[in-house]
Amino acid sequence: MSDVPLIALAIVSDELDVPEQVQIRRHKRQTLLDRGLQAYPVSLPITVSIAQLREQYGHLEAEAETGVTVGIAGRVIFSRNTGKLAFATISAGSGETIQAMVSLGQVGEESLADWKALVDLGDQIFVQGEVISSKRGELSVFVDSWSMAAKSLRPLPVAHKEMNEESRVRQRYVDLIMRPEAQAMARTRVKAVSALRTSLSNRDYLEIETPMLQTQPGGATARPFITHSNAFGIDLYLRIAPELFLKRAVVGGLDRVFEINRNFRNEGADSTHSPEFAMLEFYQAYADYQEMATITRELIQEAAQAVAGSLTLIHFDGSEHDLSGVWPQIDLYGSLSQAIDQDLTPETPRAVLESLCKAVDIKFAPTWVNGKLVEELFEHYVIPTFTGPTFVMDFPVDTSPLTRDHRSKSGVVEKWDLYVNGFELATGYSELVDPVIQRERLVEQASLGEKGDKEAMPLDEDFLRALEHGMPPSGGVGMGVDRLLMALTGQGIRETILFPLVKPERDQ
RNA sequence: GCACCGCUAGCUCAACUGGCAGAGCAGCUGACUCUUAAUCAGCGGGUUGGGGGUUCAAGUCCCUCGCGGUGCACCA
Repeated sequence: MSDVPLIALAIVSDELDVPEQVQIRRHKRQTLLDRGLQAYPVSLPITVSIAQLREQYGHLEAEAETGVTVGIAGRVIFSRNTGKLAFATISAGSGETIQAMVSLGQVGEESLADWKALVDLGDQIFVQGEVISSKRGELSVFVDSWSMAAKSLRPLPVAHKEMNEESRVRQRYVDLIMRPEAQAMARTRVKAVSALRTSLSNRDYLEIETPMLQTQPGGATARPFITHSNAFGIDLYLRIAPELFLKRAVVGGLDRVFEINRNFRNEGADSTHSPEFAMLEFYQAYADYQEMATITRELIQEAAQAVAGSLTLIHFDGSEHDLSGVWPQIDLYGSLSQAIDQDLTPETPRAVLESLCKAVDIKFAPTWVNGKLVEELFEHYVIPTFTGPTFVMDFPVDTSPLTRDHRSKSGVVEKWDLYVNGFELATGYSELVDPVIQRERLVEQASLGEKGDKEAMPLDEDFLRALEHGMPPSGGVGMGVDRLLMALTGQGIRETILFPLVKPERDQ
């Protein structure tokens, strides 16, 4: 050690707080470089993917030889050796694997020794050799030569124990390596989102993009994230919904528009909520909420078909969920009245609502409007009774400021919520297009904001000006894309999002 | 935001009322030419989430901060 250069000493002291296994792997990397070999080559003579190999030679008899030489690359996920013959399971990541067999007779003493000394679990490796089947019938590449494709400096977790949820989410790359289901979710999500786009496109909808940075948040009741524009010298808001811009587009004659994009709401996270979440909103001129309910059901059914090939979904936990047919619609006030065996209407006095809430321990704030109390009661009494997908129809007017009054029932608006698996998957409306009434509602909301309701909408004069140009009668729907994935797979929202927001780790 | 529970080796987890910090996998050394979580022999690996306190003695008790989980609240 006395003639070790200063730089090497510096590295050694720098490694004092590095785990032993990482130090060892760093030294293996350095050994490769010292030998004039590459630890991270720029390209490799790959001839075929592991999936193609499986496809083509998957049914070889045990001990079969093909005489075909291939070059493949993948990650070593399992390795074992018997002295003069080494085996490694190489994974393409998406679940396909192939076995590499490195034998003394084929590669020679030095190459075999290097393999055993320098190849670790988790390394990306390239092997070239004949496609054969082992004595046990395992499809294998009988290696002529091998080289490092990318040296991994960190050990993989134990393959046969579940990583804890926090590690899976924080280090999704490891989760994707270890669990084919993690990759399957990413692929399922693409299929579902792609199905939504196709279904809407087939119905002559245009996909448009509206601002994520807004000078005032609107289109939903939620607290926004605030950011700042240096150039404009003003605060901007990350959008909480695209609604007000999509409606401007409809005013302008884009009769059928949709957007699939992220919304941001400055609120807590749990198994069904993420501060940033993907949302589909679509608007159709000359449609009402009933037509939108039909389209929404069809979109979900077409997405299920694209993802699962069936309208009967098998969830992650093995349970079956039938999405076929036409889904029931229940009336909010009617079903709640039935559930509590007492007639409830939009005219029911506040004192009655409050005592009903108190009776079942629903906490409420004095600032809450009557309709909100009714919705709370509904969630408590009726939602748990749902068995399949269910549309809840006709909500209180005071909780839906952007929705048109019901055409025949007083005190309620033409709004539905679609519940699947106990959570709200989508919501649809006959949109309020009367600019005078809209202004009254928004002024009322803005005054709530002045009274301290941080979720109330500020007055958007430009939106009102747009409506004053005449918006055709329209239906609108908002659907949580992450929640659609939850409904299709039975997984929690953080599993459907590849990289959900997590608080930073300390001491990093 | 509030309450409760948790944080120990690279990973998954043990460690009684405070009394020498351990196992499996992974790693290292050696053996083994058809293995499938290979096997056999041996060995190393820890600031017990951070900081402070009580105590002869703290993974364990107290305070505090961080992160996570669950429930509540808010929301889709």
